[in-house]
Amino acid sequence: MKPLQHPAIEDVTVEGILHALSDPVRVQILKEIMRSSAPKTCSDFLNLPDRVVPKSTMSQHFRVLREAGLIRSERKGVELHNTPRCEELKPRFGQLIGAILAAYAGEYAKGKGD
Amino acid sequence: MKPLQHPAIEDVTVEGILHALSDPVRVQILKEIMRSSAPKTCSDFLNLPDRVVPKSTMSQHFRVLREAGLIRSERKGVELHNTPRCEELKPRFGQLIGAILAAYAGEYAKGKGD
DNA sequence: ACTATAGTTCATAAAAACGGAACAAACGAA
DNA sequence: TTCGTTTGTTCCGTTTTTATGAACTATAGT
Repeated sequence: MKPLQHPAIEDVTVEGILHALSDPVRVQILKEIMRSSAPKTCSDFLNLPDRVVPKSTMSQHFRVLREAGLIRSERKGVELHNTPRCEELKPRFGQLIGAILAAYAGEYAKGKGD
Repeated sequence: MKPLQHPAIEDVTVEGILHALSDPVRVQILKEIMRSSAPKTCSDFLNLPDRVVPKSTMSQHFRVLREAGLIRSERKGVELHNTPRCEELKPRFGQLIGAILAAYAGEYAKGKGD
């Protein structure tokens, strides 16, 4: 099978990160992957609190996050175990990801509910 | 003529900001608008250091920045004077914009030149 | 009114995203 | 091995978004 490939840290771009995180579904995914102690799978997100996402679409969202360098996906049996790469990214991008997630959290707090 | 309209701060979204700043041309525009003491116009950016951008395209880039809430455009005679809204955004979004611009600056420093 | 300049809008083409259907990979059970 | 099941990817047609030249609008100066 095709080995999943992840960009090296030096190939990760701010542009790619911002594009990846300019989609609310991908933000939800990343937040949950960061929050959870156990690795999360693609299928864990097909039924979001506010919408249902087709699995082909979800697969694409994971690909975008992976290619942006935000998550790492490892095959474990029939599923993919996804974990955050935020710690790896921190030396290069500092507070970027934290600031983005904090801003989203603040936005929700101001009026859109949670 | 059509009065340019700008979103109220409470209508600005993180999603919109990230989308606007996931394009390198728009980042260059915002950085220069923030750096400059004098207001900048659309036409100031048609010949960027690394590429030429058609004015219809540039007009769209300004529209995206304006609708994202990142800049304010005021007509002065025949031209538009654009100024940053970052200070207005700060109470709502904190370090978000600063972190994004810092990350871009750091990325350039690492290898792509300036 | 005429000309020049700054931006916008329109029309169309190119690119990207969405999502259903078919496919592929890994596993367990017979 | 061969089924059957589960997970995720790929293919492909549709929809949406973006890019850009051409035409147009707005403002100012002469």
